[in-house]
Amino acid sequence: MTDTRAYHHGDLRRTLLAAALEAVGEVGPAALSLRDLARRAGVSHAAPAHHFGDKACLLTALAAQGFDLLAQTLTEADGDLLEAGVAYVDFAVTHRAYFEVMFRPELYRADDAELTAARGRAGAALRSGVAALPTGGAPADTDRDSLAAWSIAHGFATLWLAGALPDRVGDNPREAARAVLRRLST
Amino acid sequence: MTDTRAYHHGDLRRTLLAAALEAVGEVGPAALSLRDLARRAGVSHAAPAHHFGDKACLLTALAAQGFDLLAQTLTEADGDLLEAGVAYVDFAVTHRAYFEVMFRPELYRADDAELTAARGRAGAALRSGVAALPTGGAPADTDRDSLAAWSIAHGFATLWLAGALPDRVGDNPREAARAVLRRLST
DNA sequence: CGGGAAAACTTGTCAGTGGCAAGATTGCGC
DNA sequence: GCGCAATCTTGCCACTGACAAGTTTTCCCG
Repeated sequence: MTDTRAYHHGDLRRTLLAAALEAVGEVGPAALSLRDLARRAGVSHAAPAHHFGDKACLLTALAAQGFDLLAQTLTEADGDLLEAGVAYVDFAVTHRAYFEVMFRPELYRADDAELTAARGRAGAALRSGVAALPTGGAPADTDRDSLAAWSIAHGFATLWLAGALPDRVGDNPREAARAVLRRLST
Repeated sequence: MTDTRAYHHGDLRRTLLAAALEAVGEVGPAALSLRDLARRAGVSHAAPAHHFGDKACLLTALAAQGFDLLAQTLTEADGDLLEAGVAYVDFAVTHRAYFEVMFRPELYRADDAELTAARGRAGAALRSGVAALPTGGAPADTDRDSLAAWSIAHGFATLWLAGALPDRVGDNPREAARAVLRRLST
């Protein structure tokens, strides 16, 4: 289809991002090599720099994509905080490459406009889930509650990805996360 | 004192670890350069390899030190789960370099004997803090509770370090952590 | 239709890095 | 004091990111 044009690949930017996602999944975001991406895409070693200028800028684009995907995921679980938390953990596990880039701001340009916008959307989705929570009569403290919910979901996801959790937790992230997250809503 | 011996530095291993801790604090664990460590220590570029064989092995030693330090910190707050959580977050912030290495197992040898031992000690300290918690009549589920406590403290610490938390959280990690962690013991 | 400018990509190069091999130096035990 | 092992150095290779300059293609404007 679009493979015999040596020049003007046509979709190189997208191709490189896909290759980057794959490579991050294999070797982690820090060990990502632009030259490896170029090889995967079948272009010269300097082609990535033309589209992204920089390794950090490429990871910025990847992180922005990730935050958008996360925002979408969280929005779908809207209204049910527990399910939103489970969805957060599930996102981290199934989209590990995205997740690992997103929370490693030293690797990208955290002040990029598109990125901050996408991150804002994800944050809003999270907060709206918490605000919708029934307070059971007690005065709501959405700020604190959303921080707590975010922290426990993020912590569990991070520990899961790091392989730091003991074996007894099992191998089903959604189930394990649900049990732990329920602890917040006792 | 110990600077004019060109050969047989005498304490090079320790010196390199200290330099590594400093360098990780400056550029992060992934961007650590063995050659930079060698320059900081005033030795040749291959000297680190002799003591650690490998970059990963050097980071393994650093991580093991970190887990030991964390175990010690948690033990001191024994009996008070909330304070243990605060201490966990405080450890992450004040010993950021250690913390960042410890939970990036792809950078070191996670199966190293000394490391797993140190990690075990830290985990035991955490669990003992949870087990000592008064249950208020309800049946205790130490497994789940310690996972939840660890998750929320770890998540808050990680988000804090990533600079992902909103500005309104303030700049006092202990105070902010205490407010969030209290949410678990309502 | 055609010509020039811009976009897309390549080639070449440079400094920096990790890891290995081989050599130099030192201290320690016998 | 002598050999030997531990410690450290020098030299090298493949790889990487970034930059500069050149080449090819597309596209737009006349």
